[in-house]
Amino acid sequence: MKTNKPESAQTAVPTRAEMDILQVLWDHGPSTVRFVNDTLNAQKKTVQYTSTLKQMQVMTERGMLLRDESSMKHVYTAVLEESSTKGNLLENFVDTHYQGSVSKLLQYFLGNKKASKAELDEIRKLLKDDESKL
Amino acid sequence: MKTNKPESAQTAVPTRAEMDILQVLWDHGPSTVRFVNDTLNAQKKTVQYTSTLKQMQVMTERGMLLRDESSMKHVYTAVLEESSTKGNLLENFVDTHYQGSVSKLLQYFLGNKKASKAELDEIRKLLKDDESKL
DNA sequence: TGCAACGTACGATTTTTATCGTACCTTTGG
DNA sequence: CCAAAGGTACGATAAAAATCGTACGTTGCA
Repeated sequence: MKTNKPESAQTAVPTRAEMDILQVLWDHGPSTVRFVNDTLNAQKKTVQYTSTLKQMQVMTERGMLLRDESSMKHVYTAVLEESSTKGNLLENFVDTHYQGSVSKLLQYFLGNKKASKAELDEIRKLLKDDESKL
Repeated sequence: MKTNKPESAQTAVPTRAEMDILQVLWDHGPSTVRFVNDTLNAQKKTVQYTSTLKQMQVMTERGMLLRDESSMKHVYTAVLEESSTKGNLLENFVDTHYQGSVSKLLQYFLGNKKASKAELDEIRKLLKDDESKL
């Protein structure tokens, strides 16, 4: 038998397709399937309506989305916040590939020399602000 | 028919299982399947010998690994460097989830308040060193 | 009123990734 | 010599993720 750990939506790492959908909901707030699907296609993420529908239905089953069924056009809402989800996503990514160290990740970024000056300045600013928060 | 885009190993993003194998090769240099499999299992990444073998064979077909067949115990070598692979991985990740901006990624990291002081110091040091490189 | 447009439900299927069993070859030690 | 240990080859299968077709209900408007 499969133990089938429930893995609360809180810690689950969304798949790629799920992230695409969540992003639309985060960007635009509670939306219908039609709106999400149109938005994805406008982003060149070509997909049929029923595919998006199915994804969102499954995500709802898993507790990742909430559905308002009061109207025929169901309205979906992301249960998880963008910040925490992306925080978890990052944590998972860093753990898996950079020994859990964001500074190591940054090393690869800096080493890749694709860092624009503007980006570096932005990073410095972030750290300065963070420092002053203490 | 499937157009089957070749997608050179240079830009392909390795899957999770592939990364596990590559990491062993990067950490220990050219290795046999036996060694890689033992190492994975020592890391609690439980997997059968033939599974690892199969993965490495497929990776070789795809040009991701090189195989020295001069001995019966084939010796595999990673074609891609760790730095460029992880650079690509990062770029892909950042593009997908953080609008291509590492500083945005860092925002989520800092916002998540899980950043240890040591880690922050390390990041500052990295930036300082990078600056002095100009 | 009736039909086209638009909704949901949901099983089936495809695609991708990962795992494994079995057949068979090579090496080695007694 | 030959059996056991340990290799590779490779098809089959499982598992996960993503996609889609079809059936059918609802709405609006000509």
